Amino acid sequence: MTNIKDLAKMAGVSVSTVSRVLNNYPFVKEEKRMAVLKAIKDSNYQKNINAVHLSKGKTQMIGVVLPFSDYPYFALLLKGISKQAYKYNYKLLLFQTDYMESREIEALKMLKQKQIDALIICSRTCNWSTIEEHLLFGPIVLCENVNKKLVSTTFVNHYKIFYDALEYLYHKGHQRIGYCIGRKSGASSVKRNSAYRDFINQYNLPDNHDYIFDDCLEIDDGEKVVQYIKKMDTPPTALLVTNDQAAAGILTACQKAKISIPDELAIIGFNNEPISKIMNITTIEIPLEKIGNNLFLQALSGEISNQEIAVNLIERGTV
Amino acid sequence: MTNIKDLAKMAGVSVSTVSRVLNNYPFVKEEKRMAVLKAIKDSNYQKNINAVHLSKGKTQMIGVVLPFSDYPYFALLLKGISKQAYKYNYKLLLFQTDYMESREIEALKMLKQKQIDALIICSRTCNWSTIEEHLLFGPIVLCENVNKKLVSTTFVNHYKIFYDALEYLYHKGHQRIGYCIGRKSGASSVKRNSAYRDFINQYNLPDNHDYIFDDCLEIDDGEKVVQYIKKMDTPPTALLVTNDQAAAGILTACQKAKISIPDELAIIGFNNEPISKIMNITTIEIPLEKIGNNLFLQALSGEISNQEIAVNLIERGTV
DNA sequence: ATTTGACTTGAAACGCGTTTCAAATTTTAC
DNA sequence: GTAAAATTTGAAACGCGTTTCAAGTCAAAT
Repeated sequence: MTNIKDLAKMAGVSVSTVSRVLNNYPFVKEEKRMAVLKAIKDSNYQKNINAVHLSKGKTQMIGVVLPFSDYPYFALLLKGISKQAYKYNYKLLLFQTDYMESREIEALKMLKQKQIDALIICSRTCNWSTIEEHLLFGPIVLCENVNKKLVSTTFVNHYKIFYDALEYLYHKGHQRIGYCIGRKSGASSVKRNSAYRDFINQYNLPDNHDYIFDDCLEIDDGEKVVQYIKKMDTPPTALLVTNDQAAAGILTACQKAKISIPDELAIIGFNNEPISKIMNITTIEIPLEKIGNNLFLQALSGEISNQEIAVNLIERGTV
Repeated sequence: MTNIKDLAKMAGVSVSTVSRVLNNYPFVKEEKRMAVLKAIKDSNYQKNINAVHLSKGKTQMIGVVLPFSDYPYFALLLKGISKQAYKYNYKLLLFQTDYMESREIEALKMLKQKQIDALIICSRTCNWSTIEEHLLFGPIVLCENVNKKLVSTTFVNHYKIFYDALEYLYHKGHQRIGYCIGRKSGASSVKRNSAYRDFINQYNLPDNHDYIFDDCLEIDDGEKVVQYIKKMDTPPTALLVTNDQAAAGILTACQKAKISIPDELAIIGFNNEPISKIMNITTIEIPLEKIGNNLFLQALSGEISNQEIAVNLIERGTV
């Protein structure tokens, strides 16, 4: 493999001059530039990018941590991140964690080792102090509202959104409202839980633990929720569901179980995933692609900012 | 930042010894090993991975080229690749191309520049000679059946699968069979087209171009297919659909349009995507995760092999 | 004619871990 | 007790592009 030294020899110049030509710096005599260009062509030269990375201390790579790349929520987020990455000529290093903390830590380690210039964590599993320890080594961007000034974040206000959705259902006449969440310990689940708690206190509604379904994340999970509801004496009349794919699962299971939607059970999903449109599911649109865009830009700039993104209720046929 | 040289000084040994300790080589006296370990701890040392990459000429990264990460087909493929990558301690560099050739070429360039050790192309856009030119620089693995001995491939036999599916429908009594494809020029579309052509010739069926729908890739695309079918005098009685999400779109549009499934229109999807299960869509399962696994393993090994993967008809409610 | 500023160029240092090779030291083996 | 084998260790070369700094050239300005 030819390297820059060989080129220099071939072109009869110094390596610095070759480097200048390679990087389009001004102040190189046209005739030498030509000689270098010729050498590059003749030798089919190709930069060893690892040498560039070492030399510059930057890699033009940004890490993306997400639990699953095959969930619409994360896929859309990733899409937004990807688009910006492409625009700014950055590459993405993907860390699919399955919510395993060890893998998240591995990603943080890559930051420490300078393999990536910044890290975007779409869904955090490790604790805050672990993040904090790694802030020294490069920008870390989160997709949640942490009340720290040390990291950039782009987030939606899960508490308020959930509370508003509950009120919306309440004003539509629902008194028995249940909800589904994914991981009980997930950041957004915690917020949603406390919104629910405050809501039922505020409106003096019974605190029925049976109305809370967790581990409801995938399309398949709808079935068991509906099975459960069918057996209840006083089932909820409305359900806020983790995301649209789970809502789609529930909707389908209801159709099979002859539960009429929205008459017997109203459903609101989240994210405005593609499936919600064709299944006509009322949903709260979280502009994930936009959030993805934002996350990337924050990672790139390195300046700390915290941006809340507004959401949008899309009224369709399930309420 | 401490480097290996500093460590050597701190521990009173040579850099080689430090390197040996760092990489767990044998033949280091316990007492020196301890000294180095202490230095590492004291200095909070972290390897500069870019130096490792430069030195080794390997990066433990494998590139993955795919058009969209938010389509179930590619998301599942990616999942399979990710799992193996994690297992073998490789990182994935993601190239989301939107089917733009230039981005695919960029990925190939990364191989040339040694930024990645191998490249997996899930759906190729560039022509064969471009691939060929880059084979010098590292393994390239494809997810299609090319008849060249120079690259590894894992693929399904789209021609045969499609032909078999057409025969299956024919034996169920369908004579007017249509189909949907995604990109007309896509590798699998070409195979499917020719299977269809051969099928109608074999069975002496009319060659009705109206029965072929292209650009049918997403869930949303179902609507326009159904609109079109509704206007036809002799609509197809069965449809082979690009993938399950598109099939789901068609199914839903049919429900709205009061077209009874499968009585008026039989539908077979592809891939056994999660949505097909809950919507009870008959589908041809392509074991994408398994294919993803395979692709990674081939990329890793560097040995050339070509593996055909069997598919599986899952009979559900739409035929 | 001399100063000034703009333009060119190359040597050398920098980023840093890996690996080879030769030499030194210790252990086993006979 | 000595030869052979095994274990330890460090110097130096290697991978390679970037960047700084000092020096040199040339044209324009005074």
